[in-house]
Amino acid sequence: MKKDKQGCDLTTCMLCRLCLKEWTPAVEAHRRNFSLKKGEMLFKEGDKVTGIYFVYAGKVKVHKHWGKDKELIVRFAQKGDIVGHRGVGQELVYPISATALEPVTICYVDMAFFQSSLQVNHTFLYELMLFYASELQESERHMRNLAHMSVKGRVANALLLLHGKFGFNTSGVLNMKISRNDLAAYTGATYETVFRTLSELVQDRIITIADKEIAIISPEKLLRLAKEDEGL
Amino acid sequence: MKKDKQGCDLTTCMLCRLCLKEWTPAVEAHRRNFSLKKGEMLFKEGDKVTGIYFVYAGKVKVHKHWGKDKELIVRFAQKGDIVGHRGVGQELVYPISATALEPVTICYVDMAFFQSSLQVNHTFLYELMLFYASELQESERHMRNLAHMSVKGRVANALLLLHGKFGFNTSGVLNMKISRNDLAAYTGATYETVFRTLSELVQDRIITIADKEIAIISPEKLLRLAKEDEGL
DNA sequence: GCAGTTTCGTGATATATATCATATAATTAT
DNA sequence: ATAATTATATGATATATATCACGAAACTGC
Repeated sequence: MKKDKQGCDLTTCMLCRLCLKEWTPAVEAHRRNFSLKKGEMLFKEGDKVTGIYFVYAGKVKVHKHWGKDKELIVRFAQKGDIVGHRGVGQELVYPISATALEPVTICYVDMAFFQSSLQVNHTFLYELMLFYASELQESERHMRNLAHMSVKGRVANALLLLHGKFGFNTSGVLNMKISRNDLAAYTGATYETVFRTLSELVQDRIITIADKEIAIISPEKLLRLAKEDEGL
Repeated sequence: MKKDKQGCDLTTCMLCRLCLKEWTPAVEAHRRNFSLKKGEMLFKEGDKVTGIYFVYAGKVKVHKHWGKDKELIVRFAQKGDIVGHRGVGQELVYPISATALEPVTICYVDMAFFQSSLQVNHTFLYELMLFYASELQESERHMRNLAHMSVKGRVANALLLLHGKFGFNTSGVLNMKISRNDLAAYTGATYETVFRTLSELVQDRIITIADKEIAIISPEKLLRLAKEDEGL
């Protein structure tokens, strides 16, 4: 985690976008900018909560540990996304870890300043509340999928999510290079099972994999897979 | 769902507890009270969102459907708890259902009034945001457990949660009569598997079951089961 | 540039859990 | 009260998925 001399543009994250203009100088004075290399951790499950992070560039995974070497990825974050808000509240430690998936730059504000911003700006607080609400919905959908969906359906869902969240180029190549291991951690299955499932999808001409990049040929078929697995 | 003539005491739920005293008459004018019989639904996944519910008496399960006859229970609610807040936001339909587990009385306010209360009362909004944050944490812990824990560990966790949330009498009998089916829906396993797991726990003298009521003899052993299943 | 570590790829095997089947007891509805 | 539904109880069987095992390729640090 290296400190950046160059700061953010004060327009990217939620804190800045919703900021009262009188409050902007305060934000400018309090935000800290950092760079992380691929694989570096922003913070780790169990660390004392010190503040809130916003992704300014690059991609980050938010994950929960399991035993020594297993994990479950609960969310991916990219430019503009807030990270570490799960630490808000009376809890003193982060319930999750956050790790850079590629070179990342971060905006950070300490918790006291974040709290002040919430006190001073009703709209910001309201929007944050809505954001939590939608994350909760998302989390519970994901949870149901883990409980009742087959790995194939979960992989289909995961690919669709990446497709929607990070986008893709004209040939359908996902705008995100995700390792099989991370895909496994996101779907809550083992590496081997996910690998085999991906192979099936390739055989069925639903996706292609070249040079580790995944391309989605038929989002419709993926959607159908996911839907039929919902037993509806 | 039968309308009650007798209203609530205006002190039980979050809306009332955090209410500005000038706002209380408005709450009194807007809240509606209902009674439900066991098994009746407050609302169903996919219903149009109309307002927010508070449990005034009795217990409620909040659940997500799966296929035709499967479900996953995401939360239990009791006196004072808010229900339906998952409908807040731009979404127009509830992402979950809520069903009375026993005779229940409810306080209800329509969404417009709820929103006004949030606008008028910064503290209320802040507390609601914190509540969402803690629910999100809880949801993600539950999610990880579903992904990586054995059924035995999940049952142990579920029993501990019921133990903590609803309490127990001097002989350890849970202050909640939960059906095997609901326990299965909460742990994300089938009825049969949960049944067998409970039998094991009875054999190991960790719990007893008499007259469908579950008593926890050794919360410590349950905790140990849950912990060792975390692979730590 | 080479050693070391991580990711990738694939088969064989084990096992936890779901599914199916069926009987009885207990509620709930008529 | 009696029928009908729903919850309980248990065994037999099937299967999806994890686990183990191993080699190759591809990064990464020094």
